Amino acid sequence: MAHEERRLQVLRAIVQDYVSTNDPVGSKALAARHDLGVSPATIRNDMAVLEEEGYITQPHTSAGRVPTDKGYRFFVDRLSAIKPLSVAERRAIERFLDGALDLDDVLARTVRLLAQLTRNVAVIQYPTLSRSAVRHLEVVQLATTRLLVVLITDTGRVEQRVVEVPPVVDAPAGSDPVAELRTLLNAAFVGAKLADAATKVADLLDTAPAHLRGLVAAVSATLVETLVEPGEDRLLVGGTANLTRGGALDFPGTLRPLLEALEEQVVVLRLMGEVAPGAVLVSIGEENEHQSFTGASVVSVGYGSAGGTADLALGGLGVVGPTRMDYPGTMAAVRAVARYVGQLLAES
Amino acid sequence: MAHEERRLQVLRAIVQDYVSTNDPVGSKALAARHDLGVSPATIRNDMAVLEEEGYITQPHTSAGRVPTDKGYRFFVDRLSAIKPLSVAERRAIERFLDGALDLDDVLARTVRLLAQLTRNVAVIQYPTLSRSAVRHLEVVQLATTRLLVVLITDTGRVEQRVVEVPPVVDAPAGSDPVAELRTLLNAAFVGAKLADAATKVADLLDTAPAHLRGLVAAVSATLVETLVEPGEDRLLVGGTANLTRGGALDFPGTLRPLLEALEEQVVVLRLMGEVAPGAVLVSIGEENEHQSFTGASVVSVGYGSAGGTADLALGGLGVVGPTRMDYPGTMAAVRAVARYVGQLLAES
DNA sequence: GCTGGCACTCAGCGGTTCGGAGTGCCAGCA
DNA sequence: TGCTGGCACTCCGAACCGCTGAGTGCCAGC
Repeated sequence: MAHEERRLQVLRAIVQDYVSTNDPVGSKALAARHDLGVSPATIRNDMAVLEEEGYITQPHTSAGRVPTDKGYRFFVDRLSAIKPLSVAERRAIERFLDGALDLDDVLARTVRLLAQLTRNVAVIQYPTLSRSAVRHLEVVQLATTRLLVVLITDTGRVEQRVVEVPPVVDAPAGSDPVAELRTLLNAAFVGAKLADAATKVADLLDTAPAHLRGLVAAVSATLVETLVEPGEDRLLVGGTANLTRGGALDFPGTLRPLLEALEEQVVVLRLMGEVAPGAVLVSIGEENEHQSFTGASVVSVGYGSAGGTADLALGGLGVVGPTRMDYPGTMAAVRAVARYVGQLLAES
Repeated sequence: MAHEERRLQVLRAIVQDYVSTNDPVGSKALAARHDLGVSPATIRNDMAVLEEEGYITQPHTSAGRVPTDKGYRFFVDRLSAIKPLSVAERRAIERFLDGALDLDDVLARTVRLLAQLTRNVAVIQYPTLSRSAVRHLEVVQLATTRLLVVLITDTGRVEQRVVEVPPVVDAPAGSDPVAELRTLLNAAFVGAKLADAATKVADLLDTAPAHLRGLVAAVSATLVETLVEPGEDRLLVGGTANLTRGGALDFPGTLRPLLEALEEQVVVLRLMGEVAPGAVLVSIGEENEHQSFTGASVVSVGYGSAGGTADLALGGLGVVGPTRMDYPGTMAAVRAVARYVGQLLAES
């Protein structure tokens, strides 16, 4: 139906204008800026219908219209295409990320880059441990009953944990329990996915020499507990200063809860858990179940497919900003950066 | 002189009242809340002198007085004593920090604790590498010309770097260059302060077998470059949400530059470089040479004396807040937490 | 040298006015 | 049937006004 069609054009125009001007948009301004081929009066009728249906709303009588969360949702799903990045932006991505050797370095640069590109808060999750494989395990003795275990994954992530261990008894003379433990652990775990680690522990306990059982048990327990649990995932946050753009206009309450939530990480991590590579996920305003993110939108995507399985990401990255956000541009930036990061990590 | 004495009492009272109420304080209110034994009129005369001397100022005619940076400075230096923490606070510190095994864990908890105690932004520096000693070096091969070097210090800090190395030539058959390199590096560096590392490299290069020279050179270069330089120090920041306390009242410009600076880290790190254990350092408003910290104060102190030398800290920690800050309380909290962290690190 | 009294200043607050942007509705036209 | 111009209406926001109250500086007297 032709009417239907035009109404959606009107909705799209409203979203675009409101995002770029931050002022409620009226029928006259719309007619002037967009070639809709009809008069303001007609647009007003369409607006009345859109408001009826809940896509837009008026801050007060005799003001222009503002998109609702539902309006943004429709815009993102049906009215916009992810717009390709400019050449300059593509080049910026390469320039920014090339030359990073270290995983830490890659992630830190990524988060800065993304914050800069989108002028919002950027977040990136460390590659999930549970989907990584062990590359090496190192054991260093700190004290007689205290070991430092360092885990290095195939993604280049390095994690350390201190483990309290029982004292070694019955060690054969001249043996070096720590060195033996190291050999044992590496033999058992190197190359294995961390998700499978728990199942290997039982085997290992059976086959380990008696005098090492205590050590193996303590270390394995810590590894399984603290490294495989999703709660142990870490997040890097950058560009929080961008929250203050536009004064108190965006984020009507205050940005305090948002800052707290970003520091707490857990809310964002939960979101990141659902994310797949290639499929950009947008979560708008009230759709975020957590209160502190009401009023904010999150655009996220997975990066790096874990060994070719297309539906599992190594981790997620994304952008947090006001609902009044340039969705097509942000989605493009997020997707492009994720793709590039995925490549980088695949190389190393 | 008795007048002099009373004027300072007035200044102290002004600072205390202003900090607790956030309103410019007038002569009448002062006379009412503090037992100064003189009438408001007399206080007014004292205030006029204090204003003349630059310790206080009026936001506008016919408003109360507000301390200037100079006023706060005098207050901190001469009019206040660090006030002892309450029992509850002491207990909170212990409860919060006990049970942390890991260095990362200790620092993360500390920063949260300090932010909570002072209701401001807390920062803590990782133990400076240059003053730490090497506990262990681990080398893992990532690719034929790419090694991952993991450094573990006596403070429990773990740092990793990827090193591009030249291909090994002339290796004796059956030898394992990486293992040999590991042995060599550990023999040379373990127990040595990182600050002395540079001097050891030359020796090592001379004595190393010919086929390992290339590896040793590349790895040593990276170690010296990236680990000893002060720029490589890292900072943990927490409680940024506290910046929004008091709305836009504190931080008159906006808090954007402050957030940026905290993320950038370098400004804060420079401050932390000057810090000694035990001696709480307060930097007030305009005293901070960096623009973004004008309007903010930093209270910092060193933690952990590096092996008994009283004037060198392992690192610094501190609090960033508005100039309108409870200095005695903050100084007490900062000092107490630093002391506790120092103890914790000394144990491990 | 302190004090009470007094005239003065000025931010903040509530009330009022006014212009402009935007709306909804309606009658007329294709 | 659907679009359009016209019109009356609403209401926010800026500007203006006067008032009040807190606070000051100054001065004469104790």
